[in-house]
Amino acid sequence: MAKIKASRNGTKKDAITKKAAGLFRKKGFASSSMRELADSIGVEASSLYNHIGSKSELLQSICFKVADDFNKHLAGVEGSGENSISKLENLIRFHIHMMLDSYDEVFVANHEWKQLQEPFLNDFLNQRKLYENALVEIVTTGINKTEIKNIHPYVAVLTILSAVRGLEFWHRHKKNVGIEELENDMVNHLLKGLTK
Amino acid sequence: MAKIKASRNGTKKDAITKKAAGLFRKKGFASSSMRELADSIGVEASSLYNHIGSKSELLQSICFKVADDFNKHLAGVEGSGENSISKLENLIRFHIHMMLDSYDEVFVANHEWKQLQEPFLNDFLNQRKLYENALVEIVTTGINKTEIKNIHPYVAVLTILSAVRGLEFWHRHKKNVGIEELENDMVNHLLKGLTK
DNA sequence: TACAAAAACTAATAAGCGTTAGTTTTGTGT
DNA sequence: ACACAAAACTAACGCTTATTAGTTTTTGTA
Repeated sequence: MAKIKASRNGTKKDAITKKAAGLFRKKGFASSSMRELADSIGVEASSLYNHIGSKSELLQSICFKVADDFNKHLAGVEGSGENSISKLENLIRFHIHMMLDSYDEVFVANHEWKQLQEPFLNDFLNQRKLYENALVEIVTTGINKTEIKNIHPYVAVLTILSAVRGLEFWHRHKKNVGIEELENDMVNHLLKGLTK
Repeated sequence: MAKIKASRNGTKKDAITKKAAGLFRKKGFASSSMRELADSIGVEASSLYNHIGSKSELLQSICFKVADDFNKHLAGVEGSGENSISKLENLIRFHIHMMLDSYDEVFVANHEWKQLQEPFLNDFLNQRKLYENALVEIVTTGINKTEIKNIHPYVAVLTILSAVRGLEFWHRHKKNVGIEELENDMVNHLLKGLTK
């Protein structure tokens, strides 16, 4: 009779959710079964239901926790008096850190949000839209202040957000490049380009 | 008794695979059922098996067709005598066009390859690795020839490939920006950066 | 018009799914 | 040591899944 172990500052529900993030990342939400999740914890599937409400709820917890983290950071950046390039740099670096610190959760939020049920799906997409819009606003302001070259703001935001998402692939290659070099190179590439 | 309609230059299998790509993109491979696919064609699920081998086979067809298209284009670029920046520009523009022309298929290849079964999974990942390596080689050569600034080549390749993948989100916003403007802005951003 | 092949159908199978009910074990505070 | 609550267990439910077998309908050709 194995037991679910909660880490120091978390509930058992948190421990389950953490494991779920890892499983959902590896196999995808729909291809992950509750029996598999339970196995990875060392317990029977039905035992999980003493701590969680449903499989869907696990996905919701993961996605909205990630969204919250990004939204809170964004609010801080918006409140700062930095110029637009600095704000973008700040945001890019935060994305990189989130991806490296909370790999499983960010990955799942990025890839499995489609499997959210209504009304959560709508809520999530809405939050993402607002986040994108805030970044577009920063770029637009930068263009007006001639800090940023004339480019379609949404294209720039799309490029930045997508590039940063690509760090998902990084875990395979971590050995070759240090985090700081990675971070600086990517920031430099996205802000100043490749050409000399 | 409905019938499966093959388009002019394709088999019925092709018609099914095309529909499958659309369905897999919308709902994910694992969350798509053969009954659903059959419904969208207007036929019973079991009838599909007169034309295809299995659900997995559909995914394989989609993923490897996309991989082939990219590999063939890459071979052409490698054989050309262009400098490295032009090669990269050529590749970026091809990725953009593929994403816009074969949206469903490229999306599925990008998102659902994890659901491939062995040995196809290994094969697919191997091909992608080779593709990445070829791009790294182009960037490295560019750096040596001082056409490209000093940057970790893999970071640059990762940034480019990820940015281009982000065009998946484009279909939602097509109305606001023309394809050419999008293409030019993204190429410009990735090669020359944002700052003035 | 008749015959054969292609392609649709109905029906069923076995396996796996999330989840629930009911029971037993474990841990905690007195 | 006893009682109570938390959390594990076993067993089962109803449902969906991909796929197969066997049959009927449609289509193309002689």
